[in-house]
Amino acid sequence: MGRSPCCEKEHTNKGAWTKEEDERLINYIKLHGEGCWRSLPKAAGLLRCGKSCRLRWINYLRPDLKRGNFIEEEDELIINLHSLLGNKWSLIAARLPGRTDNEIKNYWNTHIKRKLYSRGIDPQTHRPLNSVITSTPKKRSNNNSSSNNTNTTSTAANDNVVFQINMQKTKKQEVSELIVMSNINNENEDSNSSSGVTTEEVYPELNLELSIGLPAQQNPIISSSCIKVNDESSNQKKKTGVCLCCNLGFQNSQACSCKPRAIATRIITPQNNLYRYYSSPLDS
DNA sequence: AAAGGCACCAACCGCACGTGC
DNA sequence: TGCACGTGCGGTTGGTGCCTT
Repeated sequence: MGRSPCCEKEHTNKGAWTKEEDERLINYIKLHGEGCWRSLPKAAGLLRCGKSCRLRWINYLRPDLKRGNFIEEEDELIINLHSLLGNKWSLIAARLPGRTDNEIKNYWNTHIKRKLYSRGIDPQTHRPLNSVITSTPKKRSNNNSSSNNTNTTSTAANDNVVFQINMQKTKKQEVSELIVMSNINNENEDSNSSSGVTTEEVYPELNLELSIGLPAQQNPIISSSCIKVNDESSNQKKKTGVCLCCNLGFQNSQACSCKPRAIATRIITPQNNLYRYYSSPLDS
């Protein structure tokens, strides 16, 4: 049995929103706040489905939205974040205050893609276009035959160890993948002196330039829950798993799985001008 | 001036995830 | 454990305005 539709399609308006509808929605949210989108249209007297109301609010009516053109710094930040996160528009939007995922997605498809092409960079892989053509793909089982993957120039994409983000993965898996990426980088830094192999050599497409637009983290939060995700083997437990989401400034975003409980329960003690973070019982 | 092409962007759609029961 | 529901996300579509011919 399929899911019930989110609304009665026969009795809902579609298409562009009128000024009156906007005002109704704004007034209702001002009075009652966001939430329970399904019941909102009826309560607000709107002939729209809840999803439509949510989208209209988030993408257009929210008061904290920044309108207007993207500036050069935002362009570069989007490009860098996309190289790290792929088409995770909501994650990228979380790093750009006042911008929505939809706005960034549209901007990417209309402006940045072209910009990267003009620079000779493949926007999907962030590698030079000629390397997309010349690189010899390693054979790799392609479990993800999802039609969502619209990348037809897939040679470099298949090679891309880092950003072959399976659309079926859960958010936690994705976050843990990001953390693994982070640790690959850290471990390579540790072992580079002995092996002489750099991260860039092992993962040429790995762009972990984490300095991009990072917020100043005075007390970097080491997420215990992220450590749990990260540490498959017990001997790694002594390693500090730095939550990449927190490092990227996503600690307030949904992507950060360590967000609420970790902050609420963590005990912080200054020691040698450093802070130690203790796992809460919930984390174990 | 009209027609066609193109770019832009708001909105829609389907699916996946998280949560409560 | 499984189901239903609410919500969020990413891909796609369609309307509109501008530009070119």
